[in-house]
Amino acid sequence: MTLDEGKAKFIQAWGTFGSKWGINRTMAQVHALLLIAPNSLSADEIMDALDISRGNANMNLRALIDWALVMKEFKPGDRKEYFYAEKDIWKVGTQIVAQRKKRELEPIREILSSLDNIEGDSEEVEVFRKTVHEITEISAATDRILEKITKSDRNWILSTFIKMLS
Amino acid sequence: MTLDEGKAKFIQAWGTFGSKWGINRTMAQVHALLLIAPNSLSADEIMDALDISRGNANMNLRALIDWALVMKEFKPGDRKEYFYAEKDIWKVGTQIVAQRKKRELEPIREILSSLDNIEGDSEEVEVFRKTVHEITEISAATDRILEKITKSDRNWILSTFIKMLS
DNA sequence: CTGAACTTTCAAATAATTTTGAAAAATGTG
DNA sequence: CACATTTTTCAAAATTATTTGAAAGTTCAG
Repeated sequence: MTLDEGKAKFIQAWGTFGSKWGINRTMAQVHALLLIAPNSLSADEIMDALDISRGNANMNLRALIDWALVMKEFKPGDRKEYFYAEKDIWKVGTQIVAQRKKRELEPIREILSSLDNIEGDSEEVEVFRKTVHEITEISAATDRILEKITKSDRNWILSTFIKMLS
Repeated sequence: MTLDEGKAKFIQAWGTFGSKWGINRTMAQVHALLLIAPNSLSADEIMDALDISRGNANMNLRALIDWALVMKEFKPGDRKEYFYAEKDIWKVGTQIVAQRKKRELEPIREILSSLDNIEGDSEEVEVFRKTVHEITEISAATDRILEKITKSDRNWILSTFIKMLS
């Protein structure tokens, strides 16, 4: 397989993968493109490579910067912005996990905790309370474990997981 | 808060949460409805409760059954099907994790492993290879750990996580 | 076997999301 | 400051995903 074929396949796959997990396909493709680029790219180069409009490129680059997965840099004597991705895949992973925990797990925990004052003692109320309570507990446990994972040193995590698996 | 308000809030929240994670909003809402229902519900009751069409209800119920999150039952002397959800939230969680691992993690691992035969030795090829290789390794580790978690006894997992957190 | 009750299917309609592209805003250079 | 370059914005258009509803299919009691 040639490099270009490989790149295309990778970008396509990353886009599909992202869209299955609630991430905009194009955003994931821009990310993929930058992940495998040996140097930073301008908005025009990204538009060209992925065949997308300027507005779309801009929007998704801003989103990636917001997720701290992409940074921008300026080159001396050039007014354009150049973009590059965090290349350390471990960091990429923990960054994504940390952001999604914050953006999607924490809000639902808020809502769940607002559901603990239902009045009544019918079977219906009991089932509701029990379900909400169990989800609350598992969410809290998940939150704590993700917090720990995203905050800890990678060697500690790896060795812990290796121990778990043996 | 009354039970009905709580239910509405829970169903709405579960739907939003699902849609952020690549799951159809209505499917998540049907699931939420069944999670907090004290007894099994017919398609008509679900259509009524969520104000959705018969086709939509049917489609999402089949999908939930496919995910093994919902089961159907027949009541004596009644030709209708009745649906009920797995109520054990731990099981629900591990079931979802296991299914998504299979449906979305494994396919990308397939594609990644098909990308290891890129020819050349330019810097570009090296960056590509390194990135793909790192993602491959982290995917493999994630796969193993999720496999372990979804297959193990919950007490073992809980005690392991408690140890991790202390 | 018949027909009522129920379930499934799927083309068309609707809704939600994403993308475009051109205008406006911002930026940096001389 | 003037102006050329670059970035941002956002309403409209295009695309994608979801939902509807009616027809077809299935099941089962009599």
